Amino acid sequence: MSTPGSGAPRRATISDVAREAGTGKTSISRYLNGELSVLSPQLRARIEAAIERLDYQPNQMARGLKRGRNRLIGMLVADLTNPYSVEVLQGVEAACHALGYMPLICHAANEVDMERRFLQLLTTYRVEGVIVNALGVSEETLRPVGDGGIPAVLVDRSVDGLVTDMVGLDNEGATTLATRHLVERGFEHVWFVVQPFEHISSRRQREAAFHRALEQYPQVSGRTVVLELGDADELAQTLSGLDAELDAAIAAHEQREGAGRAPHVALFAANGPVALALARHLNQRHGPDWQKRVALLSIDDPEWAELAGITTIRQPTYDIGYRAVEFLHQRIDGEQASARDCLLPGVLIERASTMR
Amino acid sequence: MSTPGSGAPRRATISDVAREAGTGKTSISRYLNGELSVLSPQLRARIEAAIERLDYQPNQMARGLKRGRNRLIGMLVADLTNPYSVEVLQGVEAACHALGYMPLICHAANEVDMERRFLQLLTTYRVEGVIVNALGVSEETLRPVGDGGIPAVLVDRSVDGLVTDMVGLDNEGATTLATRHLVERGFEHVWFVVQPFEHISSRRQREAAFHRALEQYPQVSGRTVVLELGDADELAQTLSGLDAELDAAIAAHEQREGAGRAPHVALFAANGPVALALARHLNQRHGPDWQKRVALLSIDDPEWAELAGITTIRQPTYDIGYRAVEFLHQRIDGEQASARDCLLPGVLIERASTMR
DNA sequence: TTGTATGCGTTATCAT
DNA sequence: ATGATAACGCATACAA
Repeated sequence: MSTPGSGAPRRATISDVAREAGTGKTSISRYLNGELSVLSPQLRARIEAAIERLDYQPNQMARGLKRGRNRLIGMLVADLTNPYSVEVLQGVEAACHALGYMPLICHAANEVDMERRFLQLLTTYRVEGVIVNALGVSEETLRPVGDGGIPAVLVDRSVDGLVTDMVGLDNEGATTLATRHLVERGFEHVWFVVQPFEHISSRRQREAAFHRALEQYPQVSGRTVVLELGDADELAQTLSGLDAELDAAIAAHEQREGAGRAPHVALFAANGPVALALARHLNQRHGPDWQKRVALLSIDDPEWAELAGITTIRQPTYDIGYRAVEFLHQRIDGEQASARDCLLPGVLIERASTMR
Repeated sequence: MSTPGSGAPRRATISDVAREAGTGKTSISRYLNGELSVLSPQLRARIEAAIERLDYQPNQMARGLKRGRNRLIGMLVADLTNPYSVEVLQGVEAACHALGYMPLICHAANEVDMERRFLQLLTTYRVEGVIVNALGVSEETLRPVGDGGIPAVLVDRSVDGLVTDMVGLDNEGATTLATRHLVERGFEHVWFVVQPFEHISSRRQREAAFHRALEQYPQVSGRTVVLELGDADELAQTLSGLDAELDAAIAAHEQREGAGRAPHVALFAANGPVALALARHLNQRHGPDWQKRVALLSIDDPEWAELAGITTIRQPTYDIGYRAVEFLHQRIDGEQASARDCLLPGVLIERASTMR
C-alpha cells in the first residue's frame, strides 16, 4: 500500500542541473531564459538531458526575488457567490494568460476584514498589481494600493478618495435603457430595488440614473426600495412590507381600471442577488404565477434568469475583466497617464416578464 | 491631477529597517519572528518605530525562499461556474485562514490544458500542497502531484491511478436516499440524468448507486440518460429526444390510468448543472407549469433550486473544503498514513417538485 | 561560447 | 542581548 506523504525529496535546483550537465549555473540560466543562440549545440543537449533526468523546474520565487518582478497579480473579489464576479474572473484569467501573469485570486466573501487581510497578504507577496472588486467601505482599507502603492485597477465600483483606473458597466446607459424599456412596455409604476448603498458607487449611480431617466416620463411613478440581503430577518420584514404595498397598488389599479391582463407595476432590481431575493420571495408567497402580479427586470443576467423568464441587462463581464488586466499591465509597464475610467455598455435581454 | 503609475518607490527591506533603527538585520528578523524575550525593551522600541516610519512589510517570497516553505497551497477548481465549487472554496478559505495558509486559487474552466498548466505553475511556485477538484481526464496530467510529488488532496472525485487522500460526498448514501425518496413518493419511472462519465468517479458512482438502489424496488423502472452540456447543439438534440420519450411515457400512462393529478415520472439530475439544463429546457418547452408533467430532483442545492421548487440533496460543501485543507495540513506536517477517503453525508431537501 | 562572482531579502549559525 | 556572515535558488555584470 502506497503512502502519500510529504515525501517530496527536495526538488532539484539549478546547481544540481549544472553539476549533472557538467557545466556552470550560468549556462543553465541562459538556457532557461531562452538565450539559445549563445549556447553550443552539444552543451545545450547536455543541459536538456540533465533537466529531463532531474525533472528540474525553476523556482519562481527565487526568480522573482532576483529580477524584482514575479509576474503575479492579485485579484480581490468581493463575492464569488455572485455569478457576475465569476464571469469577470474568466476575463481576468484569459488576459493574464495572454499577458503572462499569474492571477492570485482572493475572496473577501463580503467581509471587510478579509478584504484588508488579503490586501495586506498580496502586498507582502509583492504582487505587481491588483484588480479590486472592492467592498469599498473606506479608502483606508485600500491604502496600500493605488496612488503611491502598488498599481491597482478597480472593477465595477470606484472608491471615494482612491485615485486609480476603473472599469465597469456604463451604469447611466444601462439604467436608462432598462427604464425606457419598462416605460415603453406600459408599466405605470417602477420600483427600483437596491442593496444599502454603503460606499458602493455603482449602486448609487444606478439609483441616480434611474430617477433621472424617469424624469422624462411624468406619467410613470418611480421609487426606491432598499433591501438588506445580509440579515435574513430584516430581509423578510422588508419584503413583507413591499408585498403589502404591492397589494395596495394592484387593488387601487383594479378599482380604477378593472382587472387587467398584465401587471402594471415593475420591480427593477439593481443587480442579480437582489433579483434573486425578490424572485424567491414572490415565488414563495404567490406561487409560480407571481409574474402575473408584477414584472421583474434586473441588471445582471445570471443563469437562472432565463429559467425564470425575467428581463435583464447583461453586463459585458468578460470584457470588464479582460480590460482591467490590460490597464493594469500598462501601469506595471510604467504608464503614467492619469486615472482612467472605462465604461462598457450593457445589453437588454427581453424575456416573458416584460412582454405584453 | 494625480497619476497612479508604477510609482512604487521600492519597498523598504529588512536592511533599511536595520539602518533606520541603528542595529543589525538579525535583531529585526528576531522581532519579526516574535522572539521578543531576547530583545531589550529599548531596542524593541526603536525597531517598532523604524518599521512604522518605513511602513515596512517583510517580503514573503524571500522568507519562503530562505525557510523552504512559503505557506502557500494551491486550490485547483474545475469549474467556478458551478456553485458547488464556490461553496467548497469557502470551506477551504476558512481552513486556510485558521491554519495559516494562503490559498492560490486556480480555475481550470473545464479545460484540460488549463488544468495541466496550473498544476505546472503551482509546482514552480513551490506550493506546499494542492487541493484538486480534477477534470480527471488522466492521471498523466496530475503526475507532478500526489505520490512522490507534492502532497495533494482530491475533492469530489478521485482519479484512477492516483494515490491520494480524497474528500467528497457519500455518493452511495446520497443517491440511495434520493432514490428511496422518489419511490416512496410513488414515482413509477425514474430517469437518472448525468453528464458523460469521462473519468469522473463521482458521476460513475452515483449512476451505479442509483441502479443498485432501484433493484430493491422492482415496481419502479429506471434508466440512465447521458447529457453533454458542453455542446449546445448536441444538448438541444438530446433534450428533444428526452422530451419525446417523456411524452410517450405520459401518454401511455394516461391511457392505462386516466389523467393523473401528479406526474408519475421523475428526473434525477446527477448534479446542479444538469438540473439547470433540464429545468431550462422543460420551462422553455412547456412553460412554467412543466412540473405538472414531470418531477425533478437533483444532487446539489444551488440557490435557484428553491425558486424553482425542486427537491435536492444538499452536499456538505463547506465541510468538504475544510476537511480537505485539514488533511493536506497533516500531510504537509509529515503524516505518513496511507491514503484516506473521507465521505460526508448529504441531506435531503424536499420541495414542491416531489410532494404529492 | 562559457564560467565566476555578487546580490535579491530573508533566516540561521555562529560568534561576541 | 546583539551582530556579522553565510546560505536559500536564481539572474546578471563581468571576466575569460
